[in-house]
This record gives sequence, structure tokens and C-alpha cells, in this order.
Amino acid sequence: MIDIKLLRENPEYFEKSAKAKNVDVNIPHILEIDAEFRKLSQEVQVLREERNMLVGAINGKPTEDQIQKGKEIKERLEKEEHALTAVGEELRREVKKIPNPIKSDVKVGKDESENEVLKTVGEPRKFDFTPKDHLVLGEALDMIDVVSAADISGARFSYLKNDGVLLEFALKQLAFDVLLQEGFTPILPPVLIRKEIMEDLGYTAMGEDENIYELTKDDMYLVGTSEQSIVPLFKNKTLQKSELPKRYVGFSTCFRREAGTYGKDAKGIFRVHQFDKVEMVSFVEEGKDDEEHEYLLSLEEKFFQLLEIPYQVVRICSGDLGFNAARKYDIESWIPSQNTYREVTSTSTVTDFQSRALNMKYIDGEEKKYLHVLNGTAYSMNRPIIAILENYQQEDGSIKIPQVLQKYMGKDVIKPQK
RNA sequence: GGAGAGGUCGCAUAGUUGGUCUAGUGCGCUCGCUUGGAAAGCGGGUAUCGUCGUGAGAUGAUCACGGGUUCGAAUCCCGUCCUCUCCGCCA
Repeated sequence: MIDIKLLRENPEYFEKSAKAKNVDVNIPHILEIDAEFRKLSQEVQVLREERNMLVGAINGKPTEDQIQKGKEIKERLEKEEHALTAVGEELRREVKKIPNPIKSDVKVGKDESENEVLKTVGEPRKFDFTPKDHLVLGEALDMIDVVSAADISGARFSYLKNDGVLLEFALKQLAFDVLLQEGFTPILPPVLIRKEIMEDLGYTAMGEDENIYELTKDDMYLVGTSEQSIVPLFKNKTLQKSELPKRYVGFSTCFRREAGTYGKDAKGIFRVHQFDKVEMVSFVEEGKDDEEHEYLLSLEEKFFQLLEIPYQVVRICSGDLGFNAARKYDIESWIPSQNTYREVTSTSTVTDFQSRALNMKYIDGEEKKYLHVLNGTAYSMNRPIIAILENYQQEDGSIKIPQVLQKYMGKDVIKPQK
């Protein structure tokens, strides 16, 4: 959530930024609620002060007079306190609907069509045959089975088999090897989290909860990314500045309902309800998040350079940005069958937006400040697999294994099973 | 799933027949005295969030969280969450 003090000082800033994200918020109304809240709060404080003074004057048994006076105060106080609680809740609810403002270098645009391509790395391979798509390749090689999965679980699920599994494990291990070398702390987080946590993280404000699997019996959500359970690690904690930056590499299964995407990417495993992902999460001090964002982006680029797959870096425009992100970069890798670049990983800075709601701080000298939080994908396990299958396919339907993965898989080519 | 115990100011603890608890004590941390320097000792300090105020400051809330009883709640009542012990089940 945003800082209400900043909102009072500069409401236009938040209003403009919300509009840039296509989020409807009534800032003047929120300021009215805030004024009402502060007025009530003051009245309540005065009454409590009166009560405290009265009670403080009582030594032993109170007189009839004092009891009468106390009852009177209590009655007035009860009414005011109830009003205060109601207004306070409304205020917090409304403030939580204000999105994290965008960074100044983020382009104001209406939707994904206005995202900016910052750079393109690598040359798409020229095929002297017609490249097949990942599903055709994966089925022929007995790596991917979506037909059985549809029967057992429904659309947008898959079985990964044989070399598909080995490929996932290889990618996971490569990502961990690189990130451990960089000093990241490995972590395996829970994939079920409390609803309040998801709210505090800012994943439910814009109706994104439509995309979250919910366990109503237990009032829990399945995470859509492990960042959702890694970030709250420091809920209600205060770190020392010397501990920062803190960097984690997590691995977990991720769950997404993908509501409203029925026509999109229906084929194969590009858009599925369940996939595994290696995720990076950074906690840094105020003022260091831009630098950290570039660092995470550089690592994401490195992961595709290691695979030697052409990619481009995209800066997401305001209208395509999530509620809690101040800036987001996507890496899109070349997908031959679609003759275009498609999103494979992304990294965001959420600044202090989640820290404020979760009360995550660090001590800087005398001052306590909110942690700045960033996240980024190392590898998700479906899309990079697609990219490898398609970019490394041979005319006979076999797949050359990227050099860097060969030692993890113990072979250099995936051939059709006999 | 069943039975029981418990959640107090960084840590450990005291406090449950409601008022002197603006929460005691120990440890830790910190400042000072002492010392050639240090240790020990002695003395002081040591939470967070908010409101009002230019300021010094005043004031409110917080004893897991939320409600309730009362003139008054750490203390009594109800609900929720969490932890621990025992039993059952189990990868």
C-alpha cells in the first residue's frame, strides 16, 4: 500500500499514476474519508483523555458521582469509537485500492501494444525446413502429454515426461548454480498462503484474485509465484542495514487460473494452470532498487545468453503494469513457430509498496525505513522449455541440447523414443 | 481428528480474587563514573504506531488479534490465529 502522508501532500501524483495504470480511484473521496477519520480520531482522543483523568483520580472505591460521570463519557465514547473504527476500516480499504505509482522512466501507455522494446540480442535462426511448434515436437519425443492431462485435470494442464523432466531439472540446476555463485540464498517456500498476505502483497486489489486458486475450506490461496510466499518472510521484522541486500532464489510450483484467456495460447504448455519456476527475490535499502532492478534484469539476460536463445528486453508501459509494480521488464524469447518474440521471464520492482502493508523495515542509523522489494524470474519451466525445443529442433525432429545443459542431462541430443 | 497448557516492552521472565501496572526483574544494548587501558563495580538510558503543535512538548493506542463486560481490563467473558505437550492418523 502507498503512504497516506504522501497522498495528502501530493494527491495529483497518485491520481495521475493511477490513471496511467488504468485504475479507477476516487482520490478526492479518499482524502475526505481521511479528513473525517482524523476529526473523529481527535474527538475520541479527547474523550479518552477525559476518561483516563477521571479514572486516574479514583483511589479505591469510586463515588456515585464519579460513576455517573464515567458512564456518561463511556456512552459518548462508544458511539464515537464505533464511527472511528468504521471510517478507519473504510480508509484503509480505499487506500489499498491505490496502485503503486510508476517510475519516471516508465512510458505512459494504454496497453501492451505500447510496451517498449529496449534491445534485441541474438539472431533468430534461419531454418532450411519448416520449424514445428513445441507441442508437435514434444509429443513426438514423448516429452509432453496434454491429452491425458485434459482427461485427468482439464484444459491447460500437462504431463511432462522423459527428457522433458530431465530438461526441467537441468534448467533448475543451472539457475541454482548461477545464483548460488552470485550469493543468493536458496529457499523452498510454501505454496499455500493466507488470504490477508495476498492482499497485503497487492495481488487482489484490481480483481486479479480472479486468477488465484482459492481454498475456501481453509481460507487460503495457492501462490501464482513463489515471490508471494518469499517476500512475507520478513513480515513485522526489522533488519539491520548491514544485512542488505538480501537475495533469495526460490523454487516452487505456481498456480494460475488464467481466467478470461480462453482463446489465447490454447495450444501446448505456453499458458498453463500449473508450472514450476525458479524465482529471484531481493530486499534492498531505499534508493537502491533501480540498481538492483538492472542487476536482476542482467541475470535474466544471462540465463538466455547461456542457452544461446535470441531474446529481446521489453519495458512494460503503465497500462500493462500490475497493481503493485513500479516498473517491469520482460524478456521475450524468439519462438520460431510463431515467428515472433514471446514473454519468458519478467522482473519487477515493487519499491516499498508491499513492505508498508507487511511492516517490513530496516534500521538505517537512527531511522527505520521500509525495505524495497524486487522479484524476477530465473527460469519458469514451461516457456524456456518451449524456446529450447523450438530453437534447437533439427529437421528429423530431434532436439540438440544447449551446450550449457548437456552436463546436467548427460547427453547432447534428444531423439525420438523407439 | 481428540485431550490439555500457553501467547507480556530485543531475549528470558513477574504479574490472572479488575484500580498503586504511565507493566517489575534479569540478560542484552547504550551513555557516564571509575581505570594507564580493560574487566568488574556503580549510576543513567533503553518499544512501536498515530493525532495536535513551527517548536519545546502534549496526548492517544498497543501485554497475539478482534469483540464484549465495567466508572476502570495485561488481569473477567466470547471468537479467531499461533505455539507447545500427549493420543490418533500419516509421506
